Parts: sequence; C-alpha cells; structure tokens
Amino acid sequence: MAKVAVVPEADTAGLCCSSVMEAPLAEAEAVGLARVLAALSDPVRLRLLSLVAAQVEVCSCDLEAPLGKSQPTVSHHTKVLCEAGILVGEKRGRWVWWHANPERLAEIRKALGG
Amino acid sequence: MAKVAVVPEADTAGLCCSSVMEAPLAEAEAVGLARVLAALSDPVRLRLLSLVAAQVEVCSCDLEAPLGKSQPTVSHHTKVLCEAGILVGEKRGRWVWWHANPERLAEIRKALGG
DNA sequence: CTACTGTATCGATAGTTGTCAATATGTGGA
DNA sequence: TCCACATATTGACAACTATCGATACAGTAG
Repeated sequence: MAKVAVVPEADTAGLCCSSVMEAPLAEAEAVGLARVLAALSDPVRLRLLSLVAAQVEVCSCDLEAPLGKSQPTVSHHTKVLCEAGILVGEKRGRWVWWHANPERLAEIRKALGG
Repeated sequence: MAKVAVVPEADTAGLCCSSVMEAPLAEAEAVGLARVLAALSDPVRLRLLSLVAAQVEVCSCDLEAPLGKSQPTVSHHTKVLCEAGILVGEKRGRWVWWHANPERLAEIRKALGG
C-alpha cells in the first residue's frame, strides 16, 4: 500500500434517482436521503462545512477554535460529514486536511427538487 | 375572523441570506437551517412529502396506509414538516388537506449552494 | 343534543445523538 | 528509542425524537 489515506469510509450511495418532489420515494431511497440530510441537520456541522468550503482546505486543528468545540467533538462531526460524502479528508503527516465535496451537495439539491 | 385555518404555525424564518458553500455561517443562520434540514432528515417525512408533492393535495387520512404509520404518528410528522414551512395544511370540514411548499424547498436548495 | 369521525395532544418508552474527559493510535523529530 | 503532538476512539451522560395507545377536541350528520 502506498496511498494517501482518506480517513473514514464515505457512504457513496447514490441518494435517489428522482426528486422528492416528483414521485413517491421508495423506502430505501428515503432512508438513504434521510441519512445524508441528518448529517447536515446540525448547526455545528453546518458551520464546520461552511468554514471548510470558504477555504480550499482546512486542518482539523484549525476548526476547534472557530467552532468552540472540543477536539473529540470536532473529530466526531468531521467523521459524520465524511461518511455522508459531504467532506473529504486527506491525511498528510500528523494532520488531516478537509475539503468540501460540491458534487455531493449538488446531488442533495437535486434530490430536493433542484 | 372568517379565514380557512392553516393548522400549525409555520416557522417562516428566512433560512440564510447566503449559501453554506460561500461564506462561514453565523450561529443563528446555522441553527435555523439545521432546524429545517432536521425536518427533512427522517425517512417517513421524506416519503410523506413525496406523497403529497406527487399530487396536488392529500388528506391526512390518506397518508396512514401508504406510510404504514399510526394516525398520531402521521399527525406528528405533518406538524413537523408544517412548522418547517415545507408543508402547508388547510382544514376543510373534518379533514386537513396538505400541499407542498415548493418555494421553501427552493430556499433550502439555495442555502445548500444552489 | 347525540353519535360518529378525522385530527391533535398527552404520556410513556425505546432508540438516537451531541458533548466531553480519558485514553488510544499514529506520526515526526530529537 | 523516546517524547511531543494531531487525531481517533471509548465510555458516560443528558437531551432529543419516533412511535403508539389512550384520550381530548372539532366538525358533520341524524
């Protein structure tokens, strides 16, 4: 192995083929979309995402202060966003650099009728 | 008063002026957006919304069977979606008719970088 | 007014989640 | 090797939520 690690495993599920506003959702589609939206339904995670998106990439250690949260809490939130495919992390040395995944956000908007 | 009642009170908060992807969110913006997204982060509510949106309007009593949930549970979910401004209810006689609020969905998509 | 019916609310319960202190893991430097 | 530091994980706790049975409320019809 010689690969730069992407920290937690992302849930790359394809959200849903059609939009919520078009046709009744199947149970599995609803569960998948709800999972991703749950990742976004927390104020700390939304602020975290906006902080990362505002710059090209941000180190975990630079998130604690602006968020006002402890290191384990920040780690927890980055993990949730990463597993939802919204954030992508890259470990370089001792640090993990996070950047947003705009395509995933586009998928979510599309599932919401965009 | 002689107005056809809109059942629960909708939270008409303006979500946020800018998108999550553009600039760091203020605490209040994050809380408001998170509240609305939390209303969408449940599989039952997503299916409920898709059922309502697929038709012009749907009566509460016609939701229990397709959702497979009890009447109090359906009532709970419609209330949550209504308070988030995503669903609008109109009481006519003994029935409540629900229809989707596409503008609210558009607001949400915009806040998500649309 | 009374009976019936659709909806909302209450109370209880099980499951989930955000938070942090403590600890473990991993990485680079001396 | 040993230390320092960035991050992840664990364990515990409080707060929240989805669910349903029981019940209250609000209209309609008789």
